[in-house]
Amino acid sequence: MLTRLFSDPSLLPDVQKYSGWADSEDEDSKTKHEDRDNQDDTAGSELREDSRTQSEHAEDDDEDDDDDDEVEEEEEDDGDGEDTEGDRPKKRGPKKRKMTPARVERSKVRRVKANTRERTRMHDLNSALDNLRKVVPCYSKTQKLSKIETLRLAKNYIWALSEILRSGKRPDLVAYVQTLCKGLSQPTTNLVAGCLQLNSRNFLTEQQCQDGGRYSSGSFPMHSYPYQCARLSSPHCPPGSGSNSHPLRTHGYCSAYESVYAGSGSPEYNSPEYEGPQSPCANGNFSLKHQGSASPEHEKGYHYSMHYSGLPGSRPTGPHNLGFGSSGPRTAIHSENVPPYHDMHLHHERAPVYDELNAFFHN
DNA sequence: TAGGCCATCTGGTCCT
DNA sequence: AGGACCAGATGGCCTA
Repeated sequence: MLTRLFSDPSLLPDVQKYSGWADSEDEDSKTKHEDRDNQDDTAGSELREDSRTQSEHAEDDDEDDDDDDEVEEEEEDDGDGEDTEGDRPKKRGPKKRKMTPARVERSKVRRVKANTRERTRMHDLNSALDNLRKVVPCYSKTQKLSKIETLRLAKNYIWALSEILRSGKRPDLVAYVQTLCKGLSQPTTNLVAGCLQLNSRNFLTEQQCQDGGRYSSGSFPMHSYPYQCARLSSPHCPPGSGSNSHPLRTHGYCSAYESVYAGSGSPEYNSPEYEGPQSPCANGNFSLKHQGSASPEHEKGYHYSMHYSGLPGSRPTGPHNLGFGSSGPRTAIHSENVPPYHDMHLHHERAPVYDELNAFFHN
């Protein structure tokens, strides 16, 4: 197969072009993609050519006029032509022409070209997605966000930033993190939490749920999240625990955060073993456009839940740390659920909006 | 082994 | 007419 590929000058440039299509990809991925490209340019398309449908063959017939002289048309169904109206209606549309070897060859070339274009298109799309991965609040080389998670996180991030700009207030840490993680899977939530130096273990515990503590008065309209906390139906977070007056409570935010976070700078957060009051739990999708939506995507995201702590991290503040630690308490990181720190990229070089955000949190 | 994620092929449709 | 875009199908890889 490879020999055919490299002997085919029309295919070779594509393979070379895409051997390094994504700069951000590691070598393993590159070779993987190379292999796939090589394979699909040869074996894949070759094999699948055999299963091409009749309609495509018919389509091929329409374009080639130079072969008309050799095979004008074939009346495969009613070749005799005189009694077709008796049994079945006469077929309309372009008459089918027999596939000559030349047509087959041209068809293959056209299909290969189309496949190449499609591959290019998808590579461009992936490239853009990689760029997006680099500008959302967390980025890990070893634990790359999936496409769908990247889009979800980006959407949440945009909305969070919009809320900050709209309100002009320093957002509540927990609300911010919750906003970022709306509808994200647990692994992604952990990744984001790790990137934001949060403690996923502390985000929600029985103690907190049972205490039914107070909510922080975050800047984000968390009441707009229509989905229930997954824990509400669990013994850890019984419905109706604590106050019901807060919109978060009404919609499934079932634990206290304010009790410890409101007193920003509480020393107890300095302990790595801190297991104190926790932050709200939330579940479901980000609601900006989701309300009333019944799309499969939303329903799929609906099953995700978010269980992690909105406790400020103790690492040096990067753009994604947002400086929470400066005004709030700090905590150590439990690392079992988060990727190694060195794998994560905090985007120091990123957009000025980060400076703005930092300014918010450092006020 | 099932499920998630991904890359690719493929045919249809729309646009330029 | 050719290319872009899209969605379905397929198969590979990885992980819990």
